[in-house]
This record gives sequence, structure tokens and C-alpha cells, in this order.
Amino acid sequence: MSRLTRPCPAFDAALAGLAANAGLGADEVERLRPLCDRLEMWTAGAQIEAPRRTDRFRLITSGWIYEARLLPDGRRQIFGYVLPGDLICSRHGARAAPSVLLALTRVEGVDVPAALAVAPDGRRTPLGDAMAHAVEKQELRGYDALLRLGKYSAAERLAHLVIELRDRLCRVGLASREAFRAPLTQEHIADTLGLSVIHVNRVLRTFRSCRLLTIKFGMVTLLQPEKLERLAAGVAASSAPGGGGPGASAP
Amino acid sequence: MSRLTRPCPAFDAALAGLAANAGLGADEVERLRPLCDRLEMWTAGAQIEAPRRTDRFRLITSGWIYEARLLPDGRRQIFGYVLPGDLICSRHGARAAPSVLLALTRVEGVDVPAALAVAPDGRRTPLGDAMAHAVEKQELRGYDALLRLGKYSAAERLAHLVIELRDRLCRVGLASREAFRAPLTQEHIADTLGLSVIHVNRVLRTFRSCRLLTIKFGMVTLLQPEKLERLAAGVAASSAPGGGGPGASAP
DNA sequence: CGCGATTTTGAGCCATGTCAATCGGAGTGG
DNA sequence: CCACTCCGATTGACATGGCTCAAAATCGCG
Repeated sequence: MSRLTRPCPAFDAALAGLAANAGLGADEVERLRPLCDRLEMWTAGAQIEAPRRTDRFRLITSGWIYEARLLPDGRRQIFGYVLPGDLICSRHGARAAPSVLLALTRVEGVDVPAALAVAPDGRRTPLGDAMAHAVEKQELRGYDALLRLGKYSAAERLAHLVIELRDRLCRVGLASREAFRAPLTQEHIADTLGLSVIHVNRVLRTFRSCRLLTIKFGMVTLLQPEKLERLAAGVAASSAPGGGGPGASAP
Repeated sequence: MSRLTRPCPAFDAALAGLAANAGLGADEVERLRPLCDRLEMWTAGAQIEAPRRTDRFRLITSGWIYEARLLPDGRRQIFGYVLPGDLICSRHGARAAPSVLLALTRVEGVDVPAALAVAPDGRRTPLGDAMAHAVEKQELRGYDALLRLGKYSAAERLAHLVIELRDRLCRVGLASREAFRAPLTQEHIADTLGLSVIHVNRVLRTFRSCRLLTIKFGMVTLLQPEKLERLAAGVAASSAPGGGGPGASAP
């Protein structure tokens, strides 16, 4: 709702991210650069509307967004996150109000004009293809989320989410292999993973005492990335060494 | 894999279903009818490939399909079902092997030629629009599934699934308000709802003793449709009368 | 320095999972 | 027609993961 126009920030990173996400050539990316003075901004907590037309996209250049359904009784299910380098397309805001997009932090982004995605003859440009590809990738993440909720234990779900976020942020240069910052409360995590806040806290404590993972002041630190990756893959972690073998469950 | 060409079966019902699902005019539907002699068939258990091209669709005219990811250790998560009148598009079989489509029964369907979905000038025909719309509807169901797994109790999940299937089958004339047949084992249901087979059985027993729902010989009977609908909507069922108040949990 | 939001902890309970066994129907072969 | 087998449904006993309630500890902030 609250839109301002501001000068360029992490625009380059977002472009690089889009390129990485969608497999774009450097020359294609350059054609987007002029857009950076049309930057839009939303404040934390604002609801973000999806573009109406199917052929339009909104590229997020900085900030975190979550996609959720809000239940009448105040509960909510978070379906996923939109990060810098990701695209918002009409699908997100579609009819039947399946979900809303809410800014978790201050968010900046640009609308990519239809002309850049669809050539005059009605065919898609390489950029359009790349964006469609990026959108498809986002859809695939839905399957992962379903698997996470349907088959994973609490510890596995948490590991899976952390690894997903790290990998995505990594591609945009916002994470290293073992750390990134995330503006998430434990309540967000709980609403994403289908767990209670209290149980999320407990799993975090376990991870901390295992020296697996810590979250402090919005900074997520992966102390043993490989082990977390294995957990996230649903590989029944057997050998629980060192710390004292609290860790995961045995499926 | 096993494809045969056979004469027309429930082709009309599938067309009517597509029309209902996608909001198609009767005249548009008629243009599909000539396809009915290109019918393809798969045997139960066969894997169904998605069309490769984005603009092609495969219309299912009879039979049940489930979409799942198979885990290396033999477990599986069922993401959803494809029913008569539904479409399979390239998205389903996309790269990264997110899921496979497996025939639960004998399945029949037709490939809709690209020419019917996309006009020579590259724009979508009304039929193409309708099919895209139907596909979008299928995507929306993904959100419902996520909510079901993330926020619902076992009883609510079961009710939600039953209502979803009833409503979809109803639109194709394969269900009445209080009964339909479904080729699902309790294991399929469990893998869909993220529960153990045994617990599915327990919930079914509870429903049976509540006179809410029975499943016998593949026939699903909704004894109290309204109550089930309320349960499926996640409305914390309060008044548990009659039977003795076993029913649902209190969130 | 007090307040609201968030994190942490503890105690106890219930829903759900696991293990083990029985039962019933549908084929199948003799 | 019967014995056998396989698969799915059913049941019981038991273990436990995850939830609820309640309260303290911390943090961010005006």
C-alpha cells in the first residue's frame, strides 16, 4: 500500500539473484538495470498486492515477505517466503484469496513491464522465459513444503527450512554456507512448520546443545552444515556422537 | 507406458467436468468431442508421463491418479489426486523430478492438441484459457493441502480430504452429496494426510461410531455431510451430541 | 525504568506413532 | 471344494512426540 520511489540499493544483488535463479545471461540482466529508478517500497507489516496481469512480474530486490493464509480465529499458516531475487506473479494474489503476502521487513522491488517479458509478437522474451522458470522453481518449493509437513519430524522440518533459506539466500549473496540473518520470530517458524512455538523453542534448544545450529538476534548460524543438510534430507540421522545424542527422532 | 486406442466411455462426463471446472461454454466443449477416438489408456499402477510442451494438456476422462514423491526408503508422500475432468500439464512432470503420477485404477484420457489451446497467432483460445484456469484451480488445491497438513488435526484432515474429493467428483457427476466410490486404501489416505495407517484406521473407527462417515468396499458414505463440512473447514467442532462426544480435538 | 513482545523452562497430558498379532476377503493352485 | 497365501483392515498394548497451561527470564524500546 505504501509506495515510494527511492534510489538504488541492493539492486545489483537482486539482479544477480534473478540471473542465478533463472539462468539469465549477463546481457539480458543489463536490460533490467534501467528499472532501478522505478523502485517501489513497502514498510514492514504492509500487505503486498500481486500484479493483476499474468504477464507482469514484480522483482523483489530487498527485504523478506511471507505468504500465508490467515484463519478467522487468528491462527495462520505460512506457506513460504519471498526473498530478494524472487518474483511475485499474478498467481500469488489469485482469486479465491488463497493467501496474502505480508512484508516481514521493509521491502523494495520493481515491477517488470510486460514489454520486457513478452515481445510485441506475443512470444516470450528470454527474460520472460527466465522469469517463468523462476516462478516454476517457486512452485516446486511447494512440493518440498508438503513433504516437510507430511513426512518430517519437528527436528527435520526445522533443519529443512534452515537449509532451504540458506541455499536461497546464498544464491543472492545474502548467506554464507554457515550463517545468514533472518527476521523470523519463533512464531513465524512455528506457523511455517506446523508446530507450536514452544516446541520450536525446544527443538532449537536441542540443536543448540548439540552444537548443530543457533539462532541469536536474527542471526542463524549453522554450526555443522553437513549434518543439518543430512537431517534436512530426511536421512534418518543415526550416529549422534559428541554432545550426548539428544538430537533427532528415529523414523 | 501401456497405451491403447479404444472407443468412447465416460467421455461426455469428463467434458462436462472440464466445462464445470473451467467455465467453458457448450460450443467450446463440442470442439473437443472429435478427440474421443484418440483416447489413450493406462493400466492400474502405470506411471503417467506429463506432456512435454507447456501448451499441451492431457484431459483425464476416467480413472484415478495420484501424484506423489517416492522416498528412497520406500516411504511416499501423496500430494494430491487427478480425477476425471482434471488436466495434466507439463508442470506436473517438470524437471527436478518433484513427483510422479501413478494410476490408481485403469485410466483413460486424451491429449488435447496444441492447436486447440493456442491459436495460430500465438494467443490462447477460449479453450486454452479455460484449461489454464483449471490448472490454476489445481494449484490452489496445493495451498489447501498445506493448510491441512500444517494446522489440522487427524480428524479434520480426514474430513477435509473426503469433502475435497466429494466436491470434485460431484462436479463431474461421480458423487452425490453423501456418497462416492474411491479406490483408496487406508495407506493411500495415510500417505496423503501425513498420518500412520493405523491412526487413519482409528479415526475412521471413531467416525463410524459417531455415525459421521463410513468407508466400505471402496464406497465412501457421508452420514452427516454438514457436520463433516464443518470439521473440514477447521471450525472447532464444539457441540458433540448424540453418540457420546468422541470426535475431534480442540485446537 | 516500566512495558510489551519474545524467548525459555517446567510439568503434565493427549494425540499420534510403533510393534505385534488377528481377522477377513480375494486369488490361486491343487 | 479346500488349503494356502497375500493384502488390507482391525485391534490392543505401549512408547513418545508434540501440545497446553502457567510462569519466569530477557530483550527491545519509549
